[in-house]
Amino acid sequence: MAATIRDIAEFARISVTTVSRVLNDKPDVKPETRERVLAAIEELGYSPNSVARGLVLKRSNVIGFIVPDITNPSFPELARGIVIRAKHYGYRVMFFDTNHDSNVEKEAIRLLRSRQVDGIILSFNEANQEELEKLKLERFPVVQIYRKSPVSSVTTVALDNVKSGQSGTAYLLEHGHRRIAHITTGEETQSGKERLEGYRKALDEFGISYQPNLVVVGANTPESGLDCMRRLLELNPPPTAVFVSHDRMAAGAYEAVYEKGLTIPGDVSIIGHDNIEISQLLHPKLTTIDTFKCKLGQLGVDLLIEEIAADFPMNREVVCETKVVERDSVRSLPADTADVNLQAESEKGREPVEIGPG
Amino acid sequence: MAATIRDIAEFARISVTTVSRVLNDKPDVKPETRERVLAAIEELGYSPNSVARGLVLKRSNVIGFIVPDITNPSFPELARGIVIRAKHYGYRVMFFDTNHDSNVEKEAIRLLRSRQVDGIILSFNEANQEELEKLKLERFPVVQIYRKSPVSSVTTVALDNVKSGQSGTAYLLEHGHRRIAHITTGEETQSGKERLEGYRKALDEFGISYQPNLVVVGANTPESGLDCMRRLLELNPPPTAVFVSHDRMAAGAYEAVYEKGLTIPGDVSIIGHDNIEISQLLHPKLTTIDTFKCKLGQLGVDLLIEEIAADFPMNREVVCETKVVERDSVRSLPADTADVNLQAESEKGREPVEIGPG
DNA sequence: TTGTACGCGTTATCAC
DNA sequence: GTGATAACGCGTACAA
Repeated sequence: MAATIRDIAEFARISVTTVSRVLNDKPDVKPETRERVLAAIEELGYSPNSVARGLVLKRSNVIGFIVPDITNPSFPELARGIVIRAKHYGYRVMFFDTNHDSNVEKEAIRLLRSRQVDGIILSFNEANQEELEKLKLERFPVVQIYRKSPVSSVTTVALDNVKSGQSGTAYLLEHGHRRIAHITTGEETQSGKERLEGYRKALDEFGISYQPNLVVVGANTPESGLDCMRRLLELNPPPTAVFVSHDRMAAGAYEAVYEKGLTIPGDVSIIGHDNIEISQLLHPKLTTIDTFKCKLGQLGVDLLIEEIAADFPMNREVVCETKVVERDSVRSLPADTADVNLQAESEKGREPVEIGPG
Repeated sequence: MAATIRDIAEFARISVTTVSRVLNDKPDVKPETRERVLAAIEELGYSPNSVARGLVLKRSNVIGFIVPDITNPSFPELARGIVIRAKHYGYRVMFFDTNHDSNVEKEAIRLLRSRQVDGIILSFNEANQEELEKLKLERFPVVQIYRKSPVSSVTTVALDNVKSGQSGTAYLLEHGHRRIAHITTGEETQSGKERLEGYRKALDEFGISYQPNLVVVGANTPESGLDCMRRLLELNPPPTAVFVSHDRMAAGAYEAVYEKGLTIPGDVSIIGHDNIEISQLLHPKLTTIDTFKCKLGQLGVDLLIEEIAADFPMNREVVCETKVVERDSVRSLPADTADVNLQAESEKGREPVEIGPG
């Protein structure tokens, strides 16, 4: 049986109140008695029961964290950031992995709330945004992380996916590519949708007309990436470069290139998105876009803490920048095309010019 | 303010005792009043406070899970298994990522215990085994997962790494390889040490003498794998096959092979260990050994639940089998050598025969 | 500077 | 069948 505050009090021949005082570093306690209490604590190996404490304080110092898929390499990094930052604030993390099951998501919220967590960081897809609205209605502190919701307005920390998709595509354009394809998770996922939008924006900015047949839609798995890339390589002519919306798909895309006996970046350049570990392990190393997931997690906690303190939904929306990580999967196209590119770069406000593919 | 059991009692014009009864599906409550209580619960959106419940029951229905590195792809799968299984038993999971810092590990234990978790699943390295002993001494339910401790005897669920290393090496031997190198994390890590032992055992069984220069020690990172493989390729003659103790290192090893303009498995065959996602994304797909991490996690929870029920340390040790996953990174050596191999296979109890390298 | 007494939300005991 | 009431371990007015 673990020692309680009362045991300490008896052992130190003092009242529980005083023990509580030294426990919480409150003033008005004689150094001498403090010493005696500390000694008793040491002696009995006492550790305060934070459950009981939570009951009276109405604050558990625990936050919930719900992810749709912890085996997706982006989430562990998010988790790490969250755990680190939470600890910094004196918070612990209760963790749920829902495997994309929205019923499990609902269940997780219920369990978390009955465990009196002080707030929840989660990453829900659109299907379950109504749950967020409910929480918001009840003034329960939530922050949506990594995925921005188009319909809900709870506090969110997410990527600027449009800008990110734009910069990824621009990177290819700046390397002289003009026939640029896009492999995407499509309209189904918020990130895919937005990165696609960025892709189109970049083309537009460089005066390249959008060609629907250069955009193939799949799911965020290597298998799907393989499939999508196969389709692109059957095009005549095939694209000289591909912007892939997620690194896992890019990994599959590599396979399709090898399958055809082609090389990267010799025959086709590829840029990915997310900078997960595999991107450095592919051969050649994948040029991709870093999303600073660990920082994102930390930011999420910062916002949640604010949310908890504020005591009412702040509906903040923090958007994070991303950054191209140059590696070996993109090559510069020959000078003649590159010249056009340099020109384009210097004419930021120019009229759109039809350069056309090829 | 969330409704309490007392609010329900008042609303349903009944005592808290009765409300508690229907909440816990106890008998002795008239169907009619049960209905009324249920209605009140629905009406007020009541959800029981499991913290308060835990206080009186002395049971939180929460287990702790401490990992050294959640960004190591093995752990998310472990985590998934644990969360799934814990839920099955009505348990929640409180999560800590320590980033290999043993002080953080100690801290995590302290925090978890003060949060009154019912038990802890953790993966500590040898440096911190004394913490486990302490917990055991206090009869606190713990199970060590994924890493077996040579010094401690708390309940453990781990891999049979010796056997696994043996089968990985045997796989190469059975494919006709005789000059087989080993890249390992070395004596520092339990898994590395044991897999190395298995490597030696397999060689022994096939009557091949152990050559220290064919074993290179590194750390479980792609960079280190690259470095180790470089050293092996400088050997004269180089090995025809390499058993790499961890897939991440194998990924780095690939790089070293490509660097030299060699091919896998044409010039050198590679077999990894762990079957993490990258193994399927490498080119060619890496033949490796699956460790069934998700199941391991589930098993860990099963054991912890037993441990909690038993109320005293059971010191069980569950060892899990692994399985070779055949993919494309190992080739069979030409017939003349293969014959020796087949012969070796059929003579299980034969005398060791010096075949020698090359 | 220290101690008493109450309340946090729940379950268990025992009486009705 | 149902209802008071005492715990559980802690923090905190308020009194001393």
